[in-house]
Amino acid sequence: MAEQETDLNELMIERRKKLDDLKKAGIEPYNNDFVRSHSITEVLDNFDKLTAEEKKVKIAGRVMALRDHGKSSFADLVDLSGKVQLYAKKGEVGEEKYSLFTDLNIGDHIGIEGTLFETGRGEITVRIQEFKLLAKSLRPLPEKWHGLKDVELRYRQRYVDLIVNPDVKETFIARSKIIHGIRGYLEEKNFLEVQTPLMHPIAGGAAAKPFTTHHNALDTDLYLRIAPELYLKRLLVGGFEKVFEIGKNMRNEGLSRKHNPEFTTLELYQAYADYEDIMDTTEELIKTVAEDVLDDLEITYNDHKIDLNSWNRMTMVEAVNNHTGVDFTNVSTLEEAKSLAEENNLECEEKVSIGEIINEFFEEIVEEKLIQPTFITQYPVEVSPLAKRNSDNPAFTDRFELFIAGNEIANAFSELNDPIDQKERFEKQMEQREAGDDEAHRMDQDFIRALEYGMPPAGGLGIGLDRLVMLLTGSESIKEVILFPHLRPEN
RNA sequence: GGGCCAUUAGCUCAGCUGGUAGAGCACCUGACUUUUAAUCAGGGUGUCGGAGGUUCGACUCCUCCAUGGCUCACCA
Repeated sequence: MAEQETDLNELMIERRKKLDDLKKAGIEPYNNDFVRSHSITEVLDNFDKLTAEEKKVKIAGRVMALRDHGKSSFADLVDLSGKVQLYAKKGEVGEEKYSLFTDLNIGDHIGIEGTLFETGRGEITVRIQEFKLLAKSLRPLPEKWHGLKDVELRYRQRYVDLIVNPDVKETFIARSKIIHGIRGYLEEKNFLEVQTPLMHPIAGGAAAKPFTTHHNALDTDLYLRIAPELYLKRLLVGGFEKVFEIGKNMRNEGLSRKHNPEFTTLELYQAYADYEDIMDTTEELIKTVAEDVLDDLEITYNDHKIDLNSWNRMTMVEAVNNHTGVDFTNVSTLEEAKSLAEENNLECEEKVSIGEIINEFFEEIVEEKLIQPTFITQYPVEVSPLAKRNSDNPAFTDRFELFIAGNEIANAFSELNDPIDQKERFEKQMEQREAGDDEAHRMDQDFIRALEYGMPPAGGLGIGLDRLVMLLTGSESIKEVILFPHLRPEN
């Protein structure tokens, strides 16, 4: 207590004094032996039955309001399930217990035993017979009807945010339901859930800067994973035909409304499937989950009405043509592509391929306009180092990304399983790395070795779960869907 | 990292062209035996984000710094 003295304000001193007084009076402020008979919502829902049997209920929760009327007193008690009003009468509980009750502070946890009645205004209320402090609260809670608004405090002290802002709790319950729904859907389809390493000797499976760490006993540097992809594909080589993993990826990059350094993804791989099968799966998966969580396939996000009943599919070249009028179908030289970029004010001087320029057009101009669910297919091979080439046009890959509300939700492709082509693609990436692109993919010899044993043709999918949760909960910042988002350390 | 904005009581916020800090909630004291944003009477609990500067005088003007938000760049 002494070391905390400096940041104690008047309100906290007051509460510590109360705590000391309780202890002096021999009252335990942190009781541990209270057993509930009902949750608060169970009490409210079974009012008729419980009163008919004149049954005592034992409930526990946090005191969120106190209304002292002299010789009687009301309080609001809140648990996870809901809120109920308490009523204590001096003549019924006795002077000593009554004054303990009125001495409670907002924020205290108590357990109470009592019977139910209905007040004159029709509110179901528990008449207290016995009560016990379960945890004395030593800090004042934020204001009761504006809640806690300061976003920095909300994220740093998420526990307070959760206490006073009910919507926040709803968001994280929805997040849990979404992830639970995904698991249920995939298990139904006989996918095997696996866990692959978080610490990688080579950070692969995505274009990103990794966090570095060090293993002392092995005296070797390791990278926190930027994607589980290459490990999951090794499992296809091993004979698992349908696998998925839900977990964290870490990327050492900037923070934004859409980016947290650690984020959660679903990746799944299915042998003997291709990207079109995966497209069907993606659509069905998201519809299923949305229906679970929202009971509705029409959602509003960022003032956009989004209809999850209708999903568009178009190639990247078509999408660029539709939104910019620039048709790359017959563009065959890099010079031509560069001059088109220049006409459209896109900086493409360092780009070394037509594919990268098409991708630039798409990312810069088209992406944000894709509000309704849209699968963009046929990505240029240069920006898709792990995807299989299209058999009719090898400059493009059998890949899609899903966009909803202008955000990328999913990335998927027919997996490249030709070890020689894969090795060449890694070598191209290595050249880019040497040319200064420190986000280019790294060569992974063991992964090539695995492919050389033979990986069955397969479709793979990655979904950014944080972004999916944002979409389905109407959250405009990724920090709203991550319980403890990354912030600069305090002090 | 660049640009813009914000930072005043535990919380939500006022505070005018520079004159020495306020409200509501919360908290404490008292009244009140069915209230529910309970009410009534009293009590202000503050390094005005930090450090400099200008000024007789700074919450207010200037500079720098810190933290956060939005945004741009990079990325999912």
